[in-house]
Amino acid sequence: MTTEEDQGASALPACLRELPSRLLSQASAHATRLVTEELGAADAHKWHYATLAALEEFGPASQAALSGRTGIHRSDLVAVINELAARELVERTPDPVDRRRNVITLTAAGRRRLHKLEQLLATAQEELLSPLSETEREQLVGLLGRLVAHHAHGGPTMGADDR
Amino acid sequence: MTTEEDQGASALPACLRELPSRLLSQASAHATRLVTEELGAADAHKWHYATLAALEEFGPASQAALSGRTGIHRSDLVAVINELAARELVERTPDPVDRRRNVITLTAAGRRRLHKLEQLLATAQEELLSPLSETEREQLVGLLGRLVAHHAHGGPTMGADDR
DNA sequence: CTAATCTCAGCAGAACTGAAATTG
DNA sequence: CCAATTTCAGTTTTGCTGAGATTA
Repeated sequence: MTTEEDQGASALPACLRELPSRLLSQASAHATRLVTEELGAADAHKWHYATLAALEEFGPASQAALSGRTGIHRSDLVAVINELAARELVERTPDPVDRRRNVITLTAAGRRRLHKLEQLLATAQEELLSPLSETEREQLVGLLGRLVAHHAHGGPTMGADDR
Repeated sequence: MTTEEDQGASALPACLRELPSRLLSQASAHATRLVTEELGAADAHKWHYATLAALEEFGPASQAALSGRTGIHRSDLVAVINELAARELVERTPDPVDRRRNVITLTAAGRRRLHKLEQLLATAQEELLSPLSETEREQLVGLLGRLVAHHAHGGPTMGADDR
């Protein structure tokens, strides 16, 4: 009675397994899972990292600017800043120059936290790329970078949407 | 000052742009968009293709078997089969051997439809990979294939997490 | 009685929309 | 009056869970 319920990626038809778009999708899913697991173990998620990283690289910024720099939707950023501020990893203060804005500033604890998350992310990347040699990793990153760059700014159809 | 959403990928911090996991994520998002657009123009989506392709490659099957072969959740497959059956691209008949099951069969129209969708998908892959040479495409597919193969054998209860 | 199959109703989370409140 | 910013409430989409009905 037991049907071939044994599962596994190899159960998929060849035409599905070999489609580049599907390979990308699956590889991306694994990457997301690894990153989410690593960060989750430290009670963080990718948006925490993105926000802290943008603050370290560009300095204090309004939420609108952060939204543009991280790709996090203006609406969801509110919750992210709430969480970071609750742990005193960032400070949210009204902008004296334009009082519609908040200025978000990285604290010392936030910078330490960022470095911790960078470490966890590096672990996830290492796990993700573990089957590849150093040369192959560079190849992959190069090829992906070209794909993303090509489609990021006005592809064949139109564009300017990247998310 | 800025328009609401002017973010190109280049607005992102370097640490985010260069992360392999993020590159995968973005490349995958572009791939998904291209595929969805192509198939959407023909009023189809990826599950339709996956189902028709699995039926052509493995022949008639129960919904449970199809679910295993396509990665479509048993619950969502019901709706997919409904849609395909409504257009007479597949036939759903009770299995005379085990009456708990339905046997799903590809019709002649379904096979024609599959070939149409294959064509649209090929177009999407071509757009997706357009910045790469033939050799580079093979490299990319090879590298992605190894990543996916490596991570497909380890997760707990794995299997249906990909698409 | 237990297990597999199909089906449906609803949940969970992630990204987005719309609008109110405030300020420029 | 119009535009930008922050915030919140609610919608949409997507994959999944749980349970009921049927049959083995």
